Amino acid sequence: MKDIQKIWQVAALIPVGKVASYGQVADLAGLPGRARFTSKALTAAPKSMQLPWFRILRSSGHIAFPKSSDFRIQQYNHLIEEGILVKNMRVHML
DNA sequence: GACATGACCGCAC
DNA sequence: AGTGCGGCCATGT
Repeated sequence: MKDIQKIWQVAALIPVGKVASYGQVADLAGLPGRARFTSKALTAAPKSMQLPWFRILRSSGHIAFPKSSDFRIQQYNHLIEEGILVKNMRVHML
């Protein structure tokens, strides 16, 4: 099985209402120290897979996307719906 | 093949 | 709370 598929597999297991960090996902997938690969894997993941990409944050608990990014807003909204408290709430305020 | 880039991480200051 | 640095490595130029 390819590494990228391991990432997808692990990411898909994140339960509703919970989050994981990129490094954590990589770790569980048996790829320690390869957080960057997690981000690539998520980007490359087919939409049809419906991976909970929004449940993956930085180790700091912040959203990884830059300000003013549409994805950032989307991710924030998803997390709110699941009752997850995100650190960078400012996005929501505007 | 060298170099830059990125949805990252942890540590040091 | 920022910033910088070294580590990580797939991709693109």
